[in-house]
Amino acid sequence: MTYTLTTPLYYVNDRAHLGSAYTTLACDAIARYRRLKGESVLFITGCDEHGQKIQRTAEAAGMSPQAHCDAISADYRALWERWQISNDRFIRTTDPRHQRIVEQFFARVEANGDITEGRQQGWYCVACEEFKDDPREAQDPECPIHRRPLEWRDEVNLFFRLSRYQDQIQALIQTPGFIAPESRRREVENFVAHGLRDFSISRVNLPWGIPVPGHQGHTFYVWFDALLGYITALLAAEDEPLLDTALARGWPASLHVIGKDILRFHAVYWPAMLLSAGLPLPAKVFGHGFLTREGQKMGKSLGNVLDPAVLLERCGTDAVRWYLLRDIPFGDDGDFQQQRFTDLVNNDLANTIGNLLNRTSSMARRWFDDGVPPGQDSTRSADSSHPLAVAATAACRTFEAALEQLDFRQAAEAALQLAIQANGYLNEQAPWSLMKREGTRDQVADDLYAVLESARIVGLLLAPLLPDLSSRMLLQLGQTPPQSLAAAAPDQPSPSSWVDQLRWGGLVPASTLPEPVPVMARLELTEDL
RNA sequence: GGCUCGGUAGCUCAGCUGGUUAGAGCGUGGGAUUCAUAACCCCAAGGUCGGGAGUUCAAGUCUCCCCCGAGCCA
Repeated sequence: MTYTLTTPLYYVNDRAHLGSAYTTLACDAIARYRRLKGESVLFITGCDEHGQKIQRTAEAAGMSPQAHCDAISADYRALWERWQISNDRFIRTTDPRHQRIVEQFFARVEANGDITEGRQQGWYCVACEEFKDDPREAQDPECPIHRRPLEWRDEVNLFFRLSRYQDQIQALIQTPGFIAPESRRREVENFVAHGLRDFSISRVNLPWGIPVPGHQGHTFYVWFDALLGYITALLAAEDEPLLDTALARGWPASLHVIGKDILRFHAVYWPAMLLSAGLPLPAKVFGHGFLTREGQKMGKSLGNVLDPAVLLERCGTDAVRWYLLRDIPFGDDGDFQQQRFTDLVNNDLANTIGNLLNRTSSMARRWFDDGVPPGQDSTRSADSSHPLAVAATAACRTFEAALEQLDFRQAAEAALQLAIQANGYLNEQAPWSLMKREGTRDQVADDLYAVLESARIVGLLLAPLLPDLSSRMLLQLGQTPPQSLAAAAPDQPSPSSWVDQLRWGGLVPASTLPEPVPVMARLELTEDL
């Protein structure tokens, strides 16, 4: 059973912003975690490239829509690569294979009697790509979101008979766990309770879209086409673009991670489309919150957008991942504050975790021949009752339970807590004092072994959240990172799985410890990002 | 305008079905220490729990009204 998870397919109207990076990083952590647990994972991201808005943006830039999409989607792809995102697929809705999938899907929906023709008359916002039901006044109505004039449309469109699925959708959103976080469910419930209305799935006179088969002049409405991208993305490189082939690769999705603003599309329209085509439904839709910056909405007009590429370049992947995952409750809105960002990164990663490894490794090397000290058998055994062994076991348990709930904060906190406990233990035992006395060498060996072991486990726990720092820590301990690269062969079970490695006692006494180099540099940001 | 979620120490947040002196981390101040990345460890100050009214022996925790923020629907 494959664990399929998706980011939204990002709209290529503009370049990637921090919000997309946030979503993608979170998904990456989930994907890495599930792979480490030994599950087969299909992590999907990509770009949504059709629609009038794209067409106009491209025109305004003096480009063809295709050239525009090529450029922006290449940006996305490159950005995720630099962020070390471990996605298995990158789908573009302009991929010719996507058209084939959409056609087949549409055929099923149409065969099921869910496509009707209807006249759509009203004010349209191109930025929203939506009809606005009831603009206040007829004179120069504008979109309340975009503050742009609405355009009058009067066209015959194809409609999807959403209304037929009222009961099924209502039941679906009652299913515990389908909409997450729980607090978002009510909003969707109310929307559905007002009665689902059929919605148009085609546009006329819009060349930049996928033609609707058998309906001259119609192209698919962007959302209809975009959502299906999740299915096209399932196709492996060598697969024929057949719907059934794609589905067999990993449908239904286990998780769609999206921003809270597009919950309705994913929790209502999308499941209804799938029901109509007779396909199974995704297990969970998670709507996370938005990021502000220093308390303000980020936007071009305010000139305060935080470019994820710049952020990465200046601060590194570990720092940003840590801040976003550790400090912002996944699901709630969050605020990016530079001071807090550097404080947290320096405190948690450099001072607490990095320095723990550095000081311990340094002592071990000095007094135990550049290697892991020979702790006593009882200290090294997997069922050791050493206080740090107990703490480590508890940390692992909390960590896993938290990630199962997509609670990155709690997971990060669990790893951090172990490092804090190890630092505290070190200060209590004060091996540097013990070493000045006679006959304490065994005690010191035990103490250092236990602290090094704790550091190893912290490093392992961080693997899904901060893959880079994790490997640096493990290398510093003379260990091999659990999976050296994201795309490890899925069918090949690694000799020692992550879960096995998490057991206490993995460090081999007398094995060599490399010369310690700080694994995490402090951030010294002299100017604003 | 309607709906949903949130408003708890300077900052980010915990506070389950109402019940002793409202908690944690960061930041700030002080102490201790030297193995370490001016790091680690310990201690302290800091809150009329957005505002108002009500229910109750008892409310951050329930009810109503208002204010602020975010999202959805208009």
